[in-house]
Amino acid sequence: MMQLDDQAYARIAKYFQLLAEPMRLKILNGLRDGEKNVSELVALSGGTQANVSKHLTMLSAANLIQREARGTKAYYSILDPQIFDLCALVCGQLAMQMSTEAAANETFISAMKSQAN
Amino acid sequence: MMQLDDQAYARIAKYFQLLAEPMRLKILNGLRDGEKNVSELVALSGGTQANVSKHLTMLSAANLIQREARGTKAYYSILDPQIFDLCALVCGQLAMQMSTEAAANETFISAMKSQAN
DNA sequence: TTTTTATATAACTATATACTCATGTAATAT
DNA sequence: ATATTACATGAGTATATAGTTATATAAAAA
Repeated sequence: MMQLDDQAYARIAKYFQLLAEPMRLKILNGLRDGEKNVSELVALSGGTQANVSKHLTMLSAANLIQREARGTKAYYSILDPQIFDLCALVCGQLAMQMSTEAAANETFISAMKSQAN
Repeated sequence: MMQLDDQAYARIAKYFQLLAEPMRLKILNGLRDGEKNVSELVALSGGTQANVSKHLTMLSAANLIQREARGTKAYYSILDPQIFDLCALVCGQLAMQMSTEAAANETFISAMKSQAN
């Protein structure tokens, strides 16, 4: 078992914390196919300008995304596409859980049906 | 860009949330090499019994770990080892960030040194 | 049966954080 | 110069969550 000190756990936890928010996930997913400015992300996410801007500042401070000001606009882009691998893993995990649940439900349902006969 | 509905983002976020806590990461890491009972995890993590127990209940409810009662003891074990892939990815990411910072510091330091000449 | 051991949980507190509203700031347009 | 557009940020609020303390529960031991 790998030994990690408390500071390491804290750092890893903080990283996961960034991904533990629906709006931030939405924003990151919005940046998947390339840079977008704040207005575009606001439209895409359905959030308010202030809130989206805050999340962008957070993600930027953590170096998950990059900011580039052009004129009055600010364009953000993904810094390390590996975050999508993380999300893919979680999605796969959840998909598996859901299909397991679905299978359990099917079993349950057919059990109910046979009871009804 | 993959389209996800709000519920999907919420589920993914909740999953990351489970990993966004140092004590839970410690517990999961403690279970890496096989099942352990609560007392062992309490000793290993340095947390209180009540707190460790709560985290175990959470992880168990989310199907990240599995509980098996034996006598008066409760043994927990990892359900899907893929979580460690997630952690490994994050660790890699952070390691890279830190080395980048270290490199930046070196650049900064040598710049300072050359200034001093 | 009573006590002890191992674990779970309820009640409470403190802290973090997501959100909104209002306002600040900086670049462009008029 | 003034107005407008695009974005960032401070203040305040509401909610979620980690932690503690005390207690409940259940199996095993005495």
